[in-house]
Amino acid sequence: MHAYEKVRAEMLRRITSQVWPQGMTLPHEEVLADEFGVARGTMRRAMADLTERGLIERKRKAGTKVAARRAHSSTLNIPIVRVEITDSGAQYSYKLLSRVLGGPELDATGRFGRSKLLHVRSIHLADGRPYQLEDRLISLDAVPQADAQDFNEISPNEWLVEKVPYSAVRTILRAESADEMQAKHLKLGHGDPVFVIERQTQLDDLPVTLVKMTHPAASFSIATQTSQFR
Amino acid sequence: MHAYEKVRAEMLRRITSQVWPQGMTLPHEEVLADEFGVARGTMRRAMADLTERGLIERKRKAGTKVAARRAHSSTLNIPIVRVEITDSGAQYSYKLLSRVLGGPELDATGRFGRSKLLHVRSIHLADGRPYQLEDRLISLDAVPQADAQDFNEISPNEWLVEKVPYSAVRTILRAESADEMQAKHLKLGHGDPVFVIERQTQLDDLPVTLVKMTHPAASFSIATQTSQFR
DNA sequence: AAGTGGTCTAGACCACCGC
DNA sequence: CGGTGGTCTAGACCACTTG
Repeated sequence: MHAYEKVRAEMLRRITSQVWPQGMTLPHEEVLADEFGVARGTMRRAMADLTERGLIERKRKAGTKVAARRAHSSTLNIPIVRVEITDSGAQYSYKLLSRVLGGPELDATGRFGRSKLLHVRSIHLADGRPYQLEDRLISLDAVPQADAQDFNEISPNEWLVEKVPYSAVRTILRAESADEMQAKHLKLGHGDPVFVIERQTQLDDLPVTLVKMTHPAASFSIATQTSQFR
Repeated sequence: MHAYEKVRAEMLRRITSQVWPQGMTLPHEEVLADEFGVARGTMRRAMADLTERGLIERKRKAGTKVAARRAHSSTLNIPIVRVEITDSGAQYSYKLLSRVLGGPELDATGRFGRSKLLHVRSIHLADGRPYQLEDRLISLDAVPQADAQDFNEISPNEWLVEKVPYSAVRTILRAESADEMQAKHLKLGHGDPVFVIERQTQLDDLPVTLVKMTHPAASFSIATQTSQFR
């Protein structure tokens, strides 16, 4: 165990055991570095980790305080759907439903400006059962190569993640009841609950793709695990 | 803009523009530090950021490679429900539904061992409309003080987040259709979709609390925004 | 204005792990 | 074994922010 890990662990202990209660101002970096017998740089490394996890808050001149807990945060990981399925041990398959070149009329949200769009709908199956319905708009301004891709063999999800760089991602998670089309392709009853992930990807303010991924609620959930520095 | 930010930005540019394509092995730290005219430590700071975001992968002896994109990851932030509501500009209110001291029969999952449990059900409202149904088990082994708290004025959510330390959190997100009790308290029709967040908190292998938070799907979603280093 | 955290450097040494 | 990334130090200087 490295020095910064020992320091971090001891600081964490003092915080969770409330030896350092919420809101308390900690001694200065240098004082603590001295107490733990490490260099200031090592001390800072430990404190940087704690800052990142939201356990302490640091401000110049004001000092370092034990943070007030106001939220739980964790890392959400959404893998390529093929990987997600094969990792679970199931057989992956994919089917293209439609591929339509379109104009602004598809752009319900207006987020793509005047770009020509490719509208691709497809379905991902696990052991032959519907797993995810993928409904995607691709900006041909941002991704002209998509025009030459028929998406019969490779899904837009996988193709884009591998080929196209992005600089920002916005993700929305929500529950819905299946509309007629969703119900049909996911083999659900009309009105059954579905879990929807919507994601918009940008490359420097240029919208790249907008995707709506719909899962049957009964067989889908997302888990995150946060353990404090193991 | 600091030196490490400039270096990081330039490296990011080379990766997204595929000057450094996926899978490529980068020059050594020292060589790059030299090229960018910074100390090795500064170079490492930039590369550490890129590693953390999953853009490069580093291994001793093997070197540094541009990572293959296999997932989108982002940070999920779940605030205290009161804060969530007031931040949206709505009026927050809270009502305790039931508070039952119980034994193992409540422990459907067996995750709490033989601990005595407190079972608290409550509802959080935004502008008088049902926002979240909170159904919670609290381990009195881990949190004996909960026995003395009646939860009439303060919700278990807020009380626990503020008072009780934890070391690990497991979160599950999913969609469901409302059962009878959920529908009644959330003023939904039977079978309407709901968004469920389930969270279990531990303090060093000792289970602290297990909570199921249920939201009407129509008025709830979770958003995350990841921009690559602004 | 001054105290605090933040950045940067130059260099030594460590430890994992692929060749 | 040796090359790579990883840790640690000691010290200088910077810049934000609040009392």
